Amino acid sequence: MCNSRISALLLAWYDDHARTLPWRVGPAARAKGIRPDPYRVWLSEIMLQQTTVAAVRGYFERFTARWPDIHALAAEQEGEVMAQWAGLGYYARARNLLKCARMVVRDHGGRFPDDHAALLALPGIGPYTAAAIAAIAFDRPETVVDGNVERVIARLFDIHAPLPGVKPLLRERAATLTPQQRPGDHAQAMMDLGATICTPRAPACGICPLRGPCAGFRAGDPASLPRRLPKRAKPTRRGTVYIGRREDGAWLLERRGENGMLGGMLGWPGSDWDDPEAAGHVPPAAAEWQLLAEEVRHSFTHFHLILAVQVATLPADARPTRGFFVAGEDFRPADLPTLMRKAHALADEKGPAGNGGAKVGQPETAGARR
DNA sequence: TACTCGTGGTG
DNA sequence: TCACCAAGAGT
Repeated sequence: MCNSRISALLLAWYDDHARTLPWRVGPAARAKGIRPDPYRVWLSEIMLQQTTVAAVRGYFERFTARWPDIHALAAEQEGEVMAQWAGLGYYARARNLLKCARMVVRDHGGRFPDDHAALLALPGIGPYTAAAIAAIAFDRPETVVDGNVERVIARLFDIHAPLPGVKPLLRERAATLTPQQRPGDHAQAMMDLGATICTPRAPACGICPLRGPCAGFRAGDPASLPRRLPKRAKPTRRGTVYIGRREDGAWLLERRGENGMLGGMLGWPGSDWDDPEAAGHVPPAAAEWQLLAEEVRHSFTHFHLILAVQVATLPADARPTRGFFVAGEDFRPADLPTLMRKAHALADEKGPAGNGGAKVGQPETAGARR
């Protein structure tokens, strides 16, 4: 079967089965000439980097409600953008999002460039996102290759060589499928197929529109593709955070540096996470710190973290060596990344400021909290 | 090139 | 329970 036939099968399937997504102009509307807003396409693609549709949906709705266009976003303060991004992860995306918005306003008159090279020059936009915006928003015949497409192609052509080395070959094969007509719908169809039919664990080959030409299906074990090189085991790191609350209810927080984990986000002052014993750190203010019996457990992409939590009530005249106070009524846990949110939840429940009221030196329960 | 960078769902 | 994985980019 020739590749134009494969694309035709895919587009026919997409016409009937395209998912309704807040940032998407569906195939019927697209056929009437309605084009998606490049701003919304860009925003969705940044949010969707390594992130599921389910996780993105709410964030996308809140962002577009608050910042309906690129000018509104470009004019916003960085701290507000970071707070709205909190919980979505990969926080460099949020910092680059704002940089990109300001660059588009300053250098492109508030309009996204419509070609791959110019898009690639913008912060936070890499090869995938540049191709996706060019294809979806501007109908450029770009080949869009994400994790879904790599999986679909590896199965369709029964390619057994492992990722990541086989990426160039997968891209080459994907390019042979890219049509001159409806390249944006084709790209979205490939990704929808990968997300709903050609799934990682248990692909629904029985209802797949590409079952006929699929070499992987014919070979008998499409679920085993694509192959991957084995990954390194995750180490476990330890650290300590200090959750201090002043007598007037204000919380002691700090803005984390732009480099490193949770860069640019609000968090509780604490130790580095490198040292196995979390030794050699000092509290951010003088007080009677109380070590909670429970710990926070959290898993990142490349390591596990066990976080000890120290809590204290700080005097009204406290002079912390790090961070700043945020008034109780201004503090929103939702502005924190998930790890710091977990630590706050534990302190609020078990610490002196919460109604749990664990006694100093008499931890309530052993064990850890996830 | 290979490593860093979050989070939540899934089997 | 836990490894795997997701519409990757930056360095």
